[in-house]
Amino acid sequence: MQSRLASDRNTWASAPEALSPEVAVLESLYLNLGQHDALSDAEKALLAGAMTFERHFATGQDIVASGSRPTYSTLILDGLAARYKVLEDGGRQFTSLQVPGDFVDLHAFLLKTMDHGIVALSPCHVMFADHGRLRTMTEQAPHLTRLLWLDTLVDGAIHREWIVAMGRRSKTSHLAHLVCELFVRLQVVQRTNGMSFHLPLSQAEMADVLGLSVVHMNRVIGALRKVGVVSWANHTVTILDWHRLQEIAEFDPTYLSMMREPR
Amino acid sequence: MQSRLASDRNTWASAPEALSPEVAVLESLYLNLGQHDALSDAEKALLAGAMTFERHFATGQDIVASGSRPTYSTLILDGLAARYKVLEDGGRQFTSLQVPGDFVDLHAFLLKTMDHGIVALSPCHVMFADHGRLRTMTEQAPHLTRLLWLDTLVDGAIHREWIVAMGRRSKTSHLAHLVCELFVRLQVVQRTNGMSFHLPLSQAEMADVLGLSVVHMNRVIGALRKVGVVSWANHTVTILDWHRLQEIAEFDPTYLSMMREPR
DNA sequence: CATGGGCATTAACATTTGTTGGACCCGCTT
DNA sequence: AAGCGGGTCCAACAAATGTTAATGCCCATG
Repeated sequence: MQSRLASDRNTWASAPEALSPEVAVLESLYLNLGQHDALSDAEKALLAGAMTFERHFATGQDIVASGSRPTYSTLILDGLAARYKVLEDGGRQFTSLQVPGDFVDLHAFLLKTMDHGIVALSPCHVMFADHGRLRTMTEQAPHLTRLLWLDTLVDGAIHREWIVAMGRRSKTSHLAHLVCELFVRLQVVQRTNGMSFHLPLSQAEMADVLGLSVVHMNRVIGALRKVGVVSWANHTVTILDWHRLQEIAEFDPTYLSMMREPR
Repeated sequence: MQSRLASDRNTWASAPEALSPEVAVLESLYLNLGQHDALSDAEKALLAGAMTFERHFATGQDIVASGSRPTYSTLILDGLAARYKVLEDGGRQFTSLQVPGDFVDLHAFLLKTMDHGIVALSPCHVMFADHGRLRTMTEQAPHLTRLLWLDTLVDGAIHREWIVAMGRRSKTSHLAHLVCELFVRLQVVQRTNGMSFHLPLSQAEMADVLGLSVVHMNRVIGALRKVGVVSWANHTVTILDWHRLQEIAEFDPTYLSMMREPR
């Protein structure tokens, strides 16, 4: 039971069942954080209390600029976004994909300076969490703080999995792994449709995920199609053979920490 | 000013100048955490209070096993270690290198299950921090908690830089970047000697860092030597031309968050 | 309806990276 | 001294990946 509540700031804290309607937009966040450990209504209210205004971003727009020092962290309510770095030769590398319920830059709360940019890969509906209020949260809600910390740790675990994929998997296996990961992550926040999900990236953008040329990205997608484990058209990915896809990817979801247990 | 101290548990809290002698082994940790923000003596004492026993590991020994659920996190007092994953075909990929002052598995405090192993790359002297005491710390020392959280965030920032290097840098640039990063990180914990540092990895192990074959790893090291920016022999790397090395690597240390500021 | 741009796809060719096999060196053991 | 094992380094060839250029499709727009 969480006792340290900033109830003076959050009128909902004492009556969680009366969560105001606009808070429903945070459902994805609750699903995301709640997958790892129980999330009390009081904690949900605290999270809601840290939120400030919403905003929409168009596809291709920068949500956070590299080099900036944001005073808030950005939660994706809907849409797909990505962290990226650009090199001097113009090459771009995505370092993560962010789905609804993800904070795209929670790390900026403590890292302070953004060393990379964040771009909307589809129309994005986001909401900003004020760093001052997050700080208060760390002073008064230790369990919730641990859950937010955990959220950034899962980020790190995903990064490690990407490093392994880039370093030691075949490109086909890498892509298969990414499809598995995205499917599972989207499923948690209820953005899958049967065995399908919407993936708005062009092949050029996918190439910036896997670190390939566009031409080779096309080859690799073709290879995965040819094996018959996925269909991929109109920005919709459908997994035709989950078992075999997982085999090709050597996908083990342990790193996503989807087990609900005390943290 | 930090007020929530577990002074009942840590007798040093009220007399920080009387830190017991064996605590000097934690100097690297203090240097590491203290580079990001001021670390009070009381906080140092709290950290010391979370520590339990020490242990030595021989080169090649597993410090933490993949799949395990440790109840403590491991701090490197001396030596070099690495996180790694092994694929079915036997391929190994290191996902990070850990230097003195690093917690190799602080993330296990909340992630619970290790999804990768940690191996000693040189004789390692380590010390274990009890998860129960870390948890207490999160309840009572918010600022210190944020610093530990920050430590894992820097981990993540390093991961992202590795992803960029693997995806979009030439192999020579990737290696140059790694040398820059290691030099800077080792300098923080005073493990450099002028422009040199000790790097006990064989070329086969380096290949598992960059995700290359041993033969190509040898070529890439040769290339960097040929340009004349580093000398590399007897497990000692000497940077001959820092400026040019940094240029080749496009190295920007921002991601290491070495600026001391309120967190 | 014509047109131009973005995207997916393919072919041909260039470059990078992996594989195999072996030479050489060094420290250690027998 | 001989032999062994690990490590570095190199050559020759094979495979993966990048580059350049071209084609066709779809769709928004004039």
